[in-house]
Amino acid sequence: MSEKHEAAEMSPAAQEMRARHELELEGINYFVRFMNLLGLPRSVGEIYGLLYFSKDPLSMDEIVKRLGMSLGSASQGLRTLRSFKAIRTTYIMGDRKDYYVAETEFRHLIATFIREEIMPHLDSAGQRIESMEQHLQMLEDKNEKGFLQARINKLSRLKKGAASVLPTLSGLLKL
Amino acid sequence: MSEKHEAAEMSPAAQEMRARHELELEGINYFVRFMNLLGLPRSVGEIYGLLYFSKDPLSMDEIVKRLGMSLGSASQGLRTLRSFKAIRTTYIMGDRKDYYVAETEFRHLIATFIREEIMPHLDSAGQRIESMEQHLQMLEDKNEKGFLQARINKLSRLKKGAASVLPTLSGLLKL
DNA sequence: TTTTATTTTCAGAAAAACTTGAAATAAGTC
DNA sequence: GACTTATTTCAAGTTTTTCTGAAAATAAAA
Repeated sequence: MSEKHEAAEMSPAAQEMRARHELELEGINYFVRFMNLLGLPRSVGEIYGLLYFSKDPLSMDEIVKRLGMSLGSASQGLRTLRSFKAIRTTYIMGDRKDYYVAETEFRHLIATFIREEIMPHLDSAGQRIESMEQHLQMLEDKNEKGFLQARINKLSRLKKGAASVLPTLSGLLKL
Repeated sequence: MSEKHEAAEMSPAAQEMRARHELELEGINYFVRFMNLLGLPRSVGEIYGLLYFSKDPLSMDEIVKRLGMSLGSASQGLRTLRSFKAIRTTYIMGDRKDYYVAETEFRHLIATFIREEIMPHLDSAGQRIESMEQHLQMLEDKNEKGFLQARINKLSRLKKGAASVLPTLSGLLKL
């Protein structure tokens, strides 16, 4: 069994390089999991993690090289991150590549996520509730109708509650 | 083009039956989407939706029949819903089947989801942050170190903020 | 104990999500 | 305009998730 990973056998410089690498891996891993919680693919988490811990703006081909990912994934992942305003583009004079930096204010990121991803669901939920109430009017049996009306009302309250709490949420997270 | 779906050509009884069916479909669809938002499979949403709009407790084989789903999916889906306390079992005398009813207090459901699904992620996030700080100590360059420390601190604040806001959330939703 | 009814498990099938890479498009230079 | 470089698109391939159904396990009744 090779011992080359034992710290004691490495030069200080090698140890430092190794620590830097481990730190980057942990950091990327952190965001892979975070984005996963939001239902976003691994590649998106990797890109954001890399940018979050990078002092300098990175171009797409640097991202591809450092993460060993395809151009297609990188392009698609950067598009997703832009749409959430999780990254920004910086222009570097005399270079025609686009360079990206992470937007580190999570509040914005979360607010955008709620606005663009959750709210549309709540809107269509509202429509579906209305449609249910329409159908409900067709029913004759008072007993059945009352039961279903109560359940639909409960759904409607859930929807209204979510619609009022969620926008508050990003405000609460004053980080 | 067939006109048999035009309301004007149906008897009142047929119209009512149709309305009941449409209502059930909309209701199930509602929960399929809701559960999907929580990252749960379609079958789980279907089962919960069916139970939510059913006045009577349903057995597994009724669920299988009415949703046209396999026994395996139903068994697995019911297990998932039980683990979230989204459904309860009722005993019916002289019948050895288990019967299920929906737990309609969403507050419980959401509280359980946060406790069982989100909090463990926050715990492992905390561990990962500690590990990053360990690695950080190995770095020499003050400038680099400062930059990374600031980023890690920001992550740490996000994690702490989430850990305090999330449990509050289910309380806010007094539905 | 044996039989019968019910539920769970799990290997394989099917479906969905994600990634790849090459071709098409767009943008910048000469 | 022609050439070069950067980015996007998308069909095909890969991986992951979900579903199926029959067999195994469990539980109740006879």
